Amino acid sequence: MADFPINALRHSASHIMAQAVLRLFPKARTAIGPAIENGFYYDFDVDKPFTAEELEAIEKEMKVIVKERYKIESFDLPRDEACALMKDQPYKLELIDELPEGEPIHFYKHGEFTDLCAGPHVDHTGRVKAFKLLSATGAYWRGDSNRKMLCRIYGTAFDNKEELQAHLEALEEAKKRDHNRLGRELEYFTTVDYIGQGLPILMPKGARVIQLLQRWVEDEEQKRGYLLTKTPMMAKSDLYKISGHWDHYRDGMFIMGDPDDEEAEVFALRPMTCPFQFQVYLSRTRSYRDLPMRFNETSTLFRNESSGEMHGLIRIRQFTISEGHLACRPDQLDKEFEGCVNLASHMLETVGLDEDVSFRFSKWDPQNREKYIGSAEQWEQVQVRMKSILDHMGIVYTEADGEAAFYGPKLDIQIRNVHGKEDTLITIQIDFQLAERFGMEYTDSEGQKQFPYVIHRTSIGCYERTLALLIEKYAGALPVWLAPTQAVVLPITERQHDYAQTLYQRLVDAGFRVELDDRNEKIGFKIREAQVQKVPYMLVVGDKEMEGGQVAVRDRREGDIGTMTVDDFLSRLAQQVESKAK
RNA sequence: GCUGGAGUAGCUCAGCAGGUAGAGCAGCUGAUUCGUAAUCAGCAGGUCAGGGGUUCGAGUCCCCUCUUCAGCUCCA
Repeated sequence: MADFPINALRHSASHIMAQAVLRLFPKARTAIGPAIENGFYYDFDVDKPFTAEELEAIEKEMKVIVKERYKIESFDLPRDEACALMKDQPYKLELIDELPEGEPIHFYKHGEFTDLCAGPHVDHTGRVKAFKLLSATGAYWRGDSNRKMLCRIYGTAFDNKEELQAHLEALEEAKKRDHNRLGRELEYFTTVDYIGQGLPILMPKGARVIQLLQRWVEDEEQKRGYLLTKTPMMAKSDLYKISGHWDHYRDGMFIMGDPDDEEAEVFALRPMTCPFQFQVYLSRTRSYRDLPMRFNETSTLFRNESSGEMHGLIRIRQFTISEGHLACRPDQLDKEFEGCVNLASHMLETVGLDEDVSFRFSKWDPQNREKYIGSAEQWEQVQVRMKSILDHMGIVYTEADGEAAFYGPKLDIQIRNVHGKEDTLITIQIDFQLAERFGMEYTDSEGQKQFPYVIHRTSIGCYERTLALLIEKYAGALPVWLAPTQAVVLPITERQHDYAQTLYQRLVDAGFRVELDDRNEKIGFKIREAQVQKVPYMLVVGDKEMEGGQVAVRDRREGDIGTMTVDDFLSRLAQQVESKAK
């Protein structure tokens, strides 16, 4: 039996799905249907979106087509014949129209179904044995929100039933790690409908973890020469007019006051810290000797994301980031940029997310000039500079056009959530324009005024998002140094309650986050609850332990690890916290 | 913002031919004092997301709003 790449199999599955849809819905118009990571989809233009029952019917029809074992054949046509063949398929005609002149146009055919397609495919429909349709959703034609919304069906296909089954089970497992579910269950955060979308309530556990992260990040930044600032959360529109936000980011801001009333004072909540933190630089004249200057701030920002975008703690309207801005001379740019990357890497390694990220070099889009400030020459120049820094550091990255900030290119550190959706966790940006806009200058060694480069960067990114990803990474069981509760004291009977209380107090006095469960429940019941709550250590105390001044220590992951003196346990805990062990 | 699901007790869910709401877990009270994943009994808990409408009567049908989930678009 011939071997086919999994993409060919999935692509063929998508064609078989289109064939089944056309059998059941002859009026449907087909758009595009590629293989994607872990599966495939096909977009259709139909009168009504597919229901769950219709999806089942389509899947059933697909099985019929698989059984019929149609040969999958390719052929080429000249443009006029291709158009004639696809005359009832307007989306295909649009695609044909965009293909380069003079080259043959490829088609694939099986049974009564023919599709415009570059391939590759498997040799016959009987190969597609293990597949499943997953969902039906809306998707814009050509990904353009101004164009028609089509109906997209997602599915997946594998070489065999076992792999398919394993994949479907993995999807179920992933759902259990979802921070949006676990984070609420474990009481890290909640939301309230009359507060509004994207405005989560961080509960004691969530707030504690974020506090721990913030203290650590601020201390680490201090060690690396950063100067902490605290700047206002809102400003008059005048500030944003200087920065360019008023023209380039107004839709994303929460504005207070009527912008159309010339007399009224108009304020806006800050969507970024840059124009505020720049004022520190601007407060006096600066010399080349002052540079580099590194400012950091634990900064709460407000962005008016559109209503469909919010997701748990990952995409919200008010959030707090480890924001920072560095002003430096051109000759310092490489070193400062590297310093930012190294700091971010250190943060990721320490929390254990370093294996899960990828780097993206986000560039401007020369075709979309109104999104950006500055000239094409400036953009090209700074992008070349940034690329050389990245290459020199040996960073492996992908390039993305049109993902730059409006003032400069970015190195984005991307991470995927448990559902595979990618978001930016950390960003390091080179800005060659805002200094000039704000009149940030320094006097160089020749006595000339110069504008510094500004690096905008985060070190661990947005705390809420980081918390979400940590919950997913560790399935709620955070490392000891970050765990909101590090140990729970479990007396077996009432006889040990006084001892348990003393033990609890000793741990609290030593600076640890401890709980005492002195309910008169069975020890097995109490251990189970602590397991569910993902507490790293359970300290069981019965008569034996009380008499010996000891604790029986149970590790959440490893089970019983022995009876030890309280001092031994304290030093064990201290060592783990100190080393930030995972 | 768009398309489609969903919203019943703190949580997971049942109730759907329209006839005034039910289970398990959690909570509380009492009993139990127990050695590693669920001790027993009792009690309490809901303007069925909010508002409007149809009806003698609405959790159930219709409309609007809010929230939430998946996907698309967006993410400076």
